[in-house]
Amino acid sequence: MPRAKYQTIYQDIKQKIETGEYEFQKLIPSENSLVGIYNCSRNTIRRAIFELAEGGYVQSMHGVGVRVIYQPVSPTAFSMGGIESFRESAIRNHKVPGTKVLNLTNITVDARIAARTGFPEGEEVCLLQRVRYLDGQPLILDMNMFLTSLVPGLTVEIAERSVYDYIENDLGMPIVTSKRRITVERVTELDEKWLDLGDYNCMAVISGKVYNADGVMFEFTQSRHRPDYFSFYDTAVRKKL
Amino acid sequence: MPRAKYQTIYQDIKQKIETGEYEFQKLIPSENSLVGIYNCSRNTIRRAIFELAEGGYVQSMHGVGVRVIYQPVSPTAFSMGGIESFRESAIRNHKVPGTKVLNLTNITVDARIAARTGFPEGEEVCLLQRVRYLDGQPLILDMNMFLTSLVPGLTVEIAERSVYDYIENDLGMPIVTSKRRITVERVTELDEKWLDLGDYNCMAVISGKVYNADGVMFEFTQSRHRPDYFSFYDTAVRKKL
DNA sequence: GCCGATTTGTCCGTATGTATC
DNA sequence: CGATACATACGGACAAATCGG
Repeated sequence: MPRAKYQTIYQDIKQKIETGEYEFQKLIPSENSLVGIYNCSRNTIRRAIFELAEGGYVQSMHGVGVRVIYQPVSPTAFSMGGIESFRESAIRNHKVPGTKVLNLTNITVDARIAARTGFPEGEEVCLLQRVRYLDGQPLILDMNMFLTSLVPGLTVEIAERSVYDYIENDLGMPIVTSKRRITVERVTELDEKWLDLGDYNCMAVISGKVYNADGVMFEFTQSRHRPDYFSFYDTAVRKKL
Repeated sequence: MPRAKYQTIYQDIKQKIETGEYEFQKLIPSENSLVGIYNCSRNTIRRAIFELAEGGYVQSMHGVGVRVIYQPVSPTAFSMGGIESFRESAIRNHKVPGTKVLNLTNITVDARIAARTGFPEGEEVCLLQRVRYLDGQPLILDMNMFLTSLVPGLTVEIAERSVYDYIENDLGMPIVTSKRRITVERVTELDEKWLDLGDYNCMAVISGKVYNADGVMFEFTQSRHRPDYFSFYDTAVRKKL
């Protein structure tokens, strides 16, 4: 439940768009009208509209109005966007998630790992490897490394549920920024061992570094997706320089 | 040259971060100090900081300050992010771009194309197919479809340079929003015919719909990238609900 | 543990500029 | 030209989080 006023307005307008009350390609009420509707200042309205534009819901047009550009996406495949846990994504895509933990051990970062992940050499990290199932099919091979000092007490039970739940709710450490990179890599023996790959010789790979509110990178993650079940959405707004 | 004050401040701070004047993991001056430095209101400073946070340069911490979290990326492969033309990306990645136009014809949208692109059936579109070279190697197969009514007068010469330059500068139509989807697909005969693929049997595919300032989709685009030269960056900030 | 200083987060009201129609 | 609508900017107020004494 958002307590900031602009969040409430954002949610309300977003819902009106998703239910079709504000129609695709039509204009929503002008900022000044919305000021009256929500009984707030224009700055607050603008903040809400700005976030809607970022999410690909609307587009502001100088001197004209704010147009709805949202259309529901066809849920053909599993899709990822924003910072979401596997469980959150699965539920949003109406799939039944499953998880098998392959490995959960503490290791010390050596030079090779440090170069690949960005963790400082000598740090203690917890290595977690999991196979992810959607509707019973093994589709994703997940590798996570957590800084043991910031994420202590990981167990197989937590890893089978949602590590993010544990970090945010139980440890009370807010997750803030995440830098991700999407690449396509050759399949490895591990991929072939655990996933049903058919004759694909490539995997879609999302590598990410996750930072907490202190700006400390506490997680490195790599998700290897079977190509035909991988789909990543992104809405970009061109900056005027 | 940005003319808005917050843009100038954004550029200035960004440059100070990139050159290391504002160090990685350290705090930048407080908002109130920056108000003095740039002789402006706090809202203007906050706007600039907000954009820096979106770009993955800084992270605001309530009650503490604003921390620099930017580290230069290793330019190992061709990378994409935001809305950029091929030329812009190539130059940013210090590669020499090249283009060969395979096809430039006007077609009418039939049912099959309409379903795949989202263009209305019966519309006139201009179909453009190009091979993209980086430092002489054929790596990307591009397919674009432009609404003829909004993007008239395309020629092979323009297609060999930058179509976006033509649209924005010559036609004066600002490009605003772009919705993209990244998938991994099997190689096609066309891929094999025009690109050096080795034994890869998959391609990284970026499909996108581009909207102008009127909220009209005027372009559908599909870029097929050779896997080992594909890399997509994204910085996400987790929203607090 | 409390208090006060500092810093960011939210919100308001107003003024002015610019683009569209 | 005038009316409307979004864009930028200012200045002020208070809340919430953090940190040091």
